[in-house]
Amino acid sequence: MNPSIRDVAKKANVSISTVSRVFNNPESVNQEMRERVLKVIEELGYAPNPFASGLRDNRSKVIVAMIPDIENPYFAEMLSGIEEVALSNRYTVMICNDIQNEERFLHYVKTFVKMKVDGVIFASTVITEFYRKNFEALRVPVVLASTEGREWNLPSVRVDDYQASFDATTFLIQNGHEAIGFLSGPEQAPIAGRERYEGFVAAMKAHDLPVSAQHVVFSEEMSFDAGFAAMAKLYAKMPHLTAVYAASDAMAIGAMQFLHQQGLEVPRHVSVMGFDNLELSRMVSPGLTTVAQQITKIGKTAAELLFQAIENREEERDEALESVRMEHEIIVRGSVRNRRLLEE
Amino acid sequence: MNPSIRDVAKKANVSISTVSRVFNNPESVNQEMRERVLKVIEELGYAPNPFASGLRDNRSKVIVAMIPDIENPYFAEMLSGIEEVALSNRYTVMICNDIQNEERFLHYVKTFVKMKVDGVIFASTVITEFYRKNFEALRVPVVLASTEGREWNLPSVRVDDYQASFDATTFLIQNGHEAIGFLSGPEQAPIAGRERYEGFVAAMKAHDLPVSAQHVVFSEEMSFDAGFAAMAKLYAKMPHLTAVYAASDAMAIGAMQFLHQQGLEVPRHVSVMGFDNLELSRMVSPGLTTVAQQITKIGKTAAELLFQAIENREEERDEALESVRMEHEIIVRGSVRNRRLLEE
DNA sequence: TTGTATGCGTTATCAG
DNA sequence: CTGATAACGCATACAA
Repeated sequence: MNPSIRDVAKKANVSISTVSRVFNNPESVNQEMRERVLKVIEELGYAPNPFASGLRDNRSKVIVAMIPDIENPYFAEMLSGIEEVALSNRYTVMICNDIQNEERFLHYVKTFVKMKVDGVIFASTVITEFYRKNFEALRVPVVLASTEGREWNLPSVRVDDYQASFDATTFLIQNGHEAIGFLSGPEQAPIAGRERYEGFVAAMKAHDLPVSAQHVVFSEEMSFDAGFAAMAKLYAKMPHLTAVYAASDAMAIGAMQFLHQQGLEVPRHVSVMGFDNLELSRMVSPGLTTVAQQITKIGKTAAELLFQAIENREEERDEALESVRMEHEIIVRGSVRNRRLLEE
Repeated sequence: MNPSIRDVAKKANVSISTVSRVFNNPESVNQEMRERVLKVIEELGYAPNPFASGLRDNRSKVIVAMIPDIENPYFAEMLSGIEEVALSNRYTVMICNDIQNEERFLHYVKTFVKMKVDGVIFASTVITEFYRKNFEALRVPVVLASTEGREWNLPSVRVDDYQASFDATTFLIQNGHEAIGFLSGPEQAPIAGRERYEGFVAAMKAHDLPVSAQHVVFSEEMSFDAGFAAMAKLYAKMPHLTAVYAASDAMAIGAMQFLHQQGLEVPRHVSVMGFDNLELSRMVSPGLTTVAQQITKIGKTAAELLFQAIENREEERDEALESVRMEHEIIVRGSVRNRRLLEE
């Protein structure tokens, strides 16, 4: 059996309240006594029993990361960032995977309510009434990562997808491309869908290039397979295209696969640009030129924001948190050809 | 505030012990009463407070999955399997990532001891005295996944890496390859290192093919970059090779990248074979021929074994668990050329 | 079969 | 500054 606060108290010849204070409010204890207690704590390897603390003050020192797909490296990376910050705050991170699956999500939320988790980071998924309702049931602070919740006043951490998409498209244009196709995410998704789409369109227009429904294929998914299929459709509409920009790396790589199967070389015949800068994007040949998000840092920042909110709530302050915009960056690899240089 | 067992008791006009029994031992309670209580439970949305239960009987209903790298799709997949089984047993899974990092690992173990987690699944990492000591400190059942602990009598779930490697090599040989190089994992690692290496050597010998130190490069890591570097070394030793077999898909893809940069085409000039069947391996061009482990199923099986052990322990039985061997399978994609067919 | 009473380990309140 | 004690919610030994 682990030593309890009573064991410590007995051995140090003090009351249990003193031991408790040494833990929770050390300055309020006379130095000599404090040292004596600390020594015994050390000797016995005492640590407060979290069940007892939890029972007392209804806090678990656990936060939850809610993500769509742990097998997707994007979220794995984000988790690393979250974990790092949580660890240094002496919190534990629980993962709620596959949040698109409502039944599963509900089951988890129930567990979390019971566990009295102290906060939630919710990633990359469009906030519907369903999710909002469940956030409410949890009655804890929520921070969004790579998604948007202005409508409900939820703080978020994400890049400016519109601007990033604008920059990516501009990069292609600056490399001499004019017939550029876009493989978009779902039309309804505000971030990975609409914002990136609008950034693309705006950049084309800003450079007086034609852009129409012909230039775009929307997909429900943003996966490798979806990219492959979307590229097939796009190619049918735009056989003359010289560049494709995809709203995710996975899609871009799917598109590359399709082009490859058509006997088209990247970047000789068609240039390809992605979005995300997954680990994966440097493993393909040629390396994928893409827009980098600082994913780990998004995770870290979201966690920091969350702890701020948790603290605010503990001190019964009621400051709303600011949302944060992260930087983005274009990573140049080999998949985009500069048509302004030596035309072959 | 959430309803407590007392609220239910009052509203149903029974004692709290009856309510408790309805939860923990329903048959021991008179049907009529049970129904009355259940109805109130429903109405109030009552659920036992896990802190209180935990405090009482020192169990958390949490298991831990200890893995080296959550960003590696292999473990992400395994986690899915573990989670599924845990969920259906009304357990929660906590993830302990980056277990190679001893400091971090220790921090986690401390947390887990305090949390009184009920069991551990430990994946893919060589069991050193350090880990074993910490398992002991946790004093809960441990099941190994994709690693080996016969020495300490720990049950494990994994494929027969020796046989799988033998089969992979044989596949290359049957496709007419003779000058085959092997990119191995760490020489010290019993599974991904030694067993796969020995399987390779045995297959070569079984087919009367020459095999020596010249045919093999060992790497500390089994990553993309390690594969790239190892391939460079191997190619320097064996410029005439017609096939490479790598101990992991990531290495195989790194090797493909190197070959590509040398102007060598896969599989025209060199055939490549991997191990793991990551999602990734079908995204590269050509698709990687590889050895598939049923990773999700390994996770599931490990979790099932663990719950069996937890149950045994609760009932104070002391049956040792059997280890389990999983099937493997060769997945044929485009990266291996059959030299027995039309020689170009 | 049901109810009563106790203790799990902690923290906070209050009295000294 | 320190100590005694109540309360958190539950499960069980024991009594009825």
